[in-house]
Amino acid sequence: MGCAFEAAGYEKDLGRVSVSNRPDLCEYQCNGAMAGAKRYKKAPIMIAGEVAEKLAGSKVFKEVEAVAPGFLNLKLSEEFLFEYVKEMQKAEKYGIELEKKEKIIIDYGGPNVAKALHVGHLRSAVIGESVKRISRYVGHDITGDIHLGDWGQPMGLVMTELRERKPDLPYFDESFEGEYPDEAPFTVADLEEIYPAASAKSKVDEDFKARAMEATFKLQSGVRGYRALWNKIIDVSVSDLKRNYDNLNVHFELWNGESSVHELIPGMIQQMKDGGFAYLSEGALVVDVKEETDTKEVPPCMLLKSDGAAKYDTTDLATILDRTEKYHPDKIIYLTDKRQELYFTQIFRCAKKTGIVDPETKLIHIGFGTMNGKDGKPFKTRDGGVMRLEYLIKEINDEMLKKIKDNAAEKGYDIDENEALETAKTVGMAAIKYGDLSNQPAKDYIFDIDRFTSFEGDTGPYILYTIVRIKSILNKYKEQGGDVAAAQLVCPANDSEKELMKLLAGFNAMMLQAGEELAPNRVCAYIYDLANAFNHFYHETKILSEEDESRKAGLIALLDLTKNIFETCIDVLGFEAPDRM
RNA sequence: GUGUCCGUAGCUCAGCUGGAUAGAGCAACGGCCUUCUAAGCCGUGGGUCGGGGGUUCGAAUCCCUUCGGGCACACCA
Repeated sequence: MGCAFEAAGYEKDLGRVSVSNRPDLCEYQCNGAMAGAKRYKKAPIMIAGEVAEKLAGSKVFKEVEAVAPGFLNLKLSEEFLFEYVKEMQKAEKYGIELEKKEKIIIDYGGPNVAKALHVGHLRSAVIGESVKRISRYVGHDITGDIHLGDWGQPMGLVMTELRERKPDLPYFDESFEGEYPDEAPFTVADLEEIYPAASAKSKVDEDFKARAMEATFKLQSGVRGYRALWNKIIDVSVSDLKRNYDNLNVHFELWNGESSVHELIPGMIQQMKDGGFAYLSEGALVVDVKEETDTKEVPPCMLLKSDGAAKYDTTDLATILDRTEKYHPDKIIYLTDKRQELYFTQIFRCAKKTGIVDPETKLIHIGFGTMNGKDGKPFKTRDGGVMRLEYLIKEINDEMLKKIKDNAAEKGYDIDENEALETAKTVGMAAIKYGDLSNQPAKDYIFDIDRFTSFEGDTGPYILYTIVRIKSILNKYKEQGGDVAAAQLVCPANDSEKELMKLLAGFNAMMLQAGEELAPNRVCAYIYDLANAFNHFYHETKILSEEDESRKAGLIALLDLTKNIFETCIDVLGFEAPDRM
């Protein structure tokens, strides 16, 4: 369409095409003639007519019609569509072409050591992992970093509480010179109980709080016993975090944390002082990040508190410095709650202003909304506490298992207990992730277990069910001696087949857009459309009983491509489909 | 107070770089299983796109205003 506009003497960008919102009139529509009317001061219908004329005899379109006031109504040639999809199927990664490959660091997850993962950590992990996989799929070089919270006051609190409980541990004996024991003197469960207890105590007990601050200082300044104990905390906590994230099918390339950049802080601060950026304000060392065009107050970025201690601004900036020195990325993407938006504005401005990041590096904050309960308020357990992620997942899986068993009983299937458990986990994961990712990241959403685990409507289980149906047919075809890999596509013979092919043909454009917009919800919307188109086609078309062998093979090839595109999509969303359900 | 995001069917949400008759799902009602998974498909009903004003040939979409709600606003992360 762009070329047709160009050939008619107009700018190419006017040739943008969208799926028609009047399917009774056409398949695709182009409104460029109307947009061009203002630019060229010409009646839109004239422009549309000229463009339509250039498209006469086109191999791409079966029908091109210019309609008042200036719509271009398009119908695609089945032959062209078929050839296009055939090429796509043959090409590596369906022939996706990225304009410019970028080096990207994505910072997501962000758990604190010594604290249990709770529902608040879910979105960062799920959205971050998907954004990473989408970017990687379209061809970017992207690295995920978990950015652990492992260096601040919480560490001092935990160690102080430990000392209180087990004062005889060698870690607290400053004269101790031997080897510290291999075994950690606590379990994850202990840590998870110790931190909240210590935190509560520090709020009422001034003396305890002072000792905790001192412990933090000793850790940060490298006192041997405290470092050794801290390492134990990290070990125990990180292996538990790995297990939890593995269960979520979330995997980080880098397990760095605040502590990883500790040594860069003094130099960075010196650099900011030397550059004349940092100054003392009310006792704290700050960098101004106001800009003249601001319509609101933007407070300065705080490097050191008035007591001289570093805070999270400091470690985040040092992390930017570290990533710049090591990778010189084109982009750094952060995934956190949207409440931190102003904070990241400050950090990004400070990094740019002080030159610790390359000027051309894009710093992007994706702020996501809150996960709310059915009452529209932040998700809580029944007694009002913060829900652990493990329990939430278990609740979903139990619900899934029940449904799978009920269904098997109803249909009279035999189902193995282990297979049922595995399937429940697979489907449960899809329920959680699809439920989250199908919303726009920035919006709050309601986490409704009943809705997400439903097999009906716009849900993860419905998508999986559709894939399972396809797999089932392909398996039967193989059992009957058919060769799926050898099957050749054929030209679509009816509307439902054509509809399915059109959607498959739109896969690359959708994926590139999702990559551009960092929007997993685009992928969800696409597979939902694809599932609807497939189920409609499935209902109308007998496949295994088709007598014309070449047409049967053609349908099988179409199913195989549909399945592969589905699987590519759910893989970038971070879940997978079982063989049966 | 300042800033920011949101308000679309009973419920949960799409659509927002302006385009034709505002779309899905759930819930309700009615059809379709001797045939590849009916966890499916097909259909019916359901709307002052929060209100008002403006720009435009054309506004759910852009601008202004107003009401209602969420969130943020330097020594916590």
